[in-house]
Amino acid sequence: MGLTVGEVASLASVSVRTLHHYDDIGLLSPSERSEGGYRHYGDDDLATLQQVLFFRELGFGLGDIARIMHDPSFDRLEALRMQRRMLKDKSAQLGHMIEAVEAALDATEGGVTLDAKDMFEAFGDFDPKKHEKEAEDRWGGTPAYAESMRRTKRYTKEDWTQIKAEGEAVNAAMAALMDEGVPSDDPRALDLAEEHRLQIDKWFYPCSQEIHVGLGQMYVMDPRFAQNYEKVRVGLAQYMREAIEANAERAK
Amino acid sequence: MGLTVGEVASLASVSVRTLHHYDDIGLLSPSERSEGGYRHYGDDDLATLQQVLFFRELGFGLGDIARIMHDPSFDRLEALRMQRRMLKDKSAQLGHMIEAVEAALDATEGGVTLDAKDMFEAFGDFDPKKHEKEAEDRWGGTPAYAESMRRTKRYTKEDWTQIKAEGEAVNAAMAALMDEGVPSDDPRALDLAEEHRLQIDKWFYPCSQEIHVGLGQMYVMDPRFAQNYEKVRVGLAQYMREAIEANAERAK
DNA sequence: GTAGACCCTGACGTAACGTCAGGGTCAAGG
DNA sequence: CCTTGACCCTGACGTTACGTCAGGGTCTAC
Repeated sequence: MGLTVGEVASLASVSVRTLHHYDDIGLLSPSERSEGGYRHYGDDDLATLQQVLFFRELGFGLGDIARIMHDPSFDRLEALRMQRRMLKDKSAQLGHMIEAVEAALDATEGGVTLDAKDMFEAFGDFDPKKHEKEAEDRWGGTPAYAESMRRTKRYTKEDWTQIKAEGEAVNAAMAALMDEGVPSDDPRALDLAEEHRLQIDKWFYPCSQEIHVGLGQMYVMDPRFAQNYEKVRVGLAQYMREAIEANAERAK
Repeated sequence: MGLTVGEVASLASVSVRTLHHYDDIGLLSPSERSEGGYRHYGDDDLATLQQVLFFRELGFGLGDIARIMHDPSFDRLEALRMQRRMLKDKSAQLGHMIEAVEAALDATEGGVTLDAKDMFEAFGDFDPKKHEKEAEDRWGGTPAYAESMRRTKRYTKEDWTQIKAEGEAVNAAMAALMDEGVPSDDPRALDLAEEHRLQIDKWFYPCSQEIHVGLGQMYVMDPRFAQNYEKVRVGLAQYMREAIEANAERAK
């Protein structure tokens, strides 16, 4: 089961090449491959594709879309709500543009020349400009965000899968310690915390111990991040935070 | 008088580079240059830019836009009416997309997976696909149209100015003969008609005598083309047609 | 009359695919 | 069981619509 590229392509009115491209850049890699190497898209993949297409319609670059959707704090519901708002805005903007066309029609028919400023009003406040900041506020906005943006821009499909694998490895190891009843200030937990820090440092932005501690606090306080750990093991976010703080203390 | 690139850019919310680009490809060359070489955009240029931006918003490629607007039969009023229709269609499509987002929201909140077909309906019938044909019917649609498309695709700014110059030269010469009272079957008129045919042959598509005669008829019957000649001299369209027919007869 | 803001023309870079080329895969039918 | 036509794969280069310098003139305001 699962649809082939061609089927998905005609379903979503995109080209096969587009799906290949999205796979190449790691934006949408089908969850399955046949033994012959054929891509097979499942329901989840289709849902992801739909998201991508909404963002694309709104003028987001593929790189931005990838960054938003790969973000550990990405939330589908919230994204959909934002997309709804932005699509409505765009609809309103289109309305203005229609008015502008009608004004131009009236003016041309009447032989009048209308004010230059009015002619281009509708082209002004475009979606990306207006909402990019919102997306940033919501999904980024930290001081190190710019650096992270810059680096992740070039990441390939393989990079993303490795990032995911490395992250999950640490999470699993940390959860295992929790299961064993190992306290969060145990050296083994601290080592894992350090590894976690180095991963961020390596993949996203220079992550000092201070920043790492800040991150740890956010893991507990911000439900978007917390969920990412809580879904592995209840209480893991808090455990991580403690391990991170102990590790920072040890490093002094 | 006339605005500089920077002024137009901020007015229309496009980059300076975009205006340079449009100039390079001959899509929008400002009607004036300062002695220092500065571009100066007048009211007509702004109106053209607005047209271009409407077409662009509708998903037309710059090459297509150039071809539409350089067409001798291009009519601003009609273009505006078409744009209005297309913008309204796009608005409706956006409405469907909003519905799709809301459906996705409901499904996600309710934990349901919805039908794959419904998910992508809104992405289907896109403007360019749907209306490209209309534009073709209206502005092209002749048998030789494809060839014309293919060739004009690569034309640069210089090409277009030369095409325009050559065309106007023939028109002016033809009008001069008319003014002198020279009959339309005079050899001089036939020579000009032949030159006219060769110009089309050279720049747009292989133009046989038969096709040329057909064109001549259209110049009289189709007001879009007729206007292009009538504005040079009243009666020129008819005069051209006669000269073209006589020339075709002579060539036999 | 000179500084700072703005403009010019190349020329190379980039994003998001389009478009082959060369070669496997797969389900239906003989 | 094997073939055949429709479909898929991975490179790799092409295209569109600009972005982004670099190196150098222009213009106006103090």
